[in-house]
Amino acid sequence: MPEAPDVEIFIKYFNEHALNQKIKSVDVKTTKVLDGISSSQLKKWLKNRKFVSATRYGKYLLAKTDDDKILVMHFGMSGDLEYFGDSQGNSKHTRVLFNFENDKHLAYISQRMLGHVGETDSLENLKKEKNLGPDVKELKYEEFRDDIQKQRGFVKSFLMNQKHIAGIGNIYSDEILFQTGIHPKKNCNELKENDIKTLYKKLQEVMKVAIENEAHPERMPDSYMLPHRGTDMQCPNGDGKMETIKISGRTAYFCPKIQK
DNA sequence: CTAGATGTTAAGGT
DNA sequence: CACCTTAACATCTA
Repeated sequence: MPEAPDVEIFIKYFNEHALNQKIKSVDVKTTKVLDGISSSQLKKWLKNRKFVSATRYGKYLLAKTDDDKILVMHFGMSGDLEYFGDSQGNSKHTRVLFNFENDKHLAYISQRMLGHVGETDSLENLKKEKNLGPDVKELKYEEFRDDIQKQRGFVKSFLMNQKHIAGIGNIYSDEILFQTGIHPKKNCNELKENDIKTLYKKLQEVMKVAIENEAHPERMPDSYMLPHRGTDMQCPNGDGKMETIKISGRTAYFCPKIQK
C-alpha cells in the first residue's frame, strides 16, 4: 500500500491517533526494518518523547518528535500502520511497536519487510540521502517538462523513478499513462509538448482522485483502469482487453488500443 | 511447487 | 555516460 496516495492516508491516520502522547517504550520485533539506527538507539531516543506532527514526502512518512527530530517510515510493498488498545489483537507482521502512556499502541506493520524505519534531522537530509526529486504534489509544470524532455528512457520508468518525481509507483503510473493515452514503453524524448502537458495534468488528477478514494485502486471511478487491472482486464473506454508487459522488473498493464 | 505481489538498490549488460 | 534488465530482500497467496 505504498505510493503517495496510500502514504497520504497513513499521515491522516497517524495525525488522528498518534500525536501528543508520551511514548512509554518502543519494541523492535525485527531489526531488519531499521535503517541507519540501532534498536537501542531508537528506544533510547523515543522514550518519553512525543510525536508532534506527521507529513509525507514521496512515499515516506515523516513524524516529527518534540525534540525536533524526525522519525522516518517507508512502507515497502506491504507496509501498514495500526493503532490499537491493549484489548485488541496485534498483527503478526508488526515489526516495530510504539507503546504510549495511555496504553494504546501504534504498530508499524510490514509483511515483506521491504520498508524501513529510521531517523533524520531534516527533510533536506532525507532527500539528499535517498536521492529524492520533487514530491508529486509540489512538482511544477516547467520543472516536470524540462526534466522529462532530457530523458531517453521509457516514460513509465521515468514516472516511477523517485529521483525525478517522488511518490509515484507501479500502479498509479499505469493509471496516469492509461488516461493520457501513452504507451508505457514510449520513450520520453518522443513526447510532444502536448503529451507532456496532458501527462502532467493527469498526474495531478489521478493523485487527487486516489486520495479521495482513500487509496483503494478498486474504488476508483469505473472509467479508470485500476478497477480492471488484474481482474477482468476489460478496458473501460473501449472494447479492448488490457495487456501486460515487463518494465523495470515490474508488470505494466495497459490498453493497446488506447495507448500508442 | 512456482510465480508474482503497490519498492529500492546493486550489479551487470547494451 | 545513460539506460536497460535481473536479482535480492522475506512472506504470503493464487
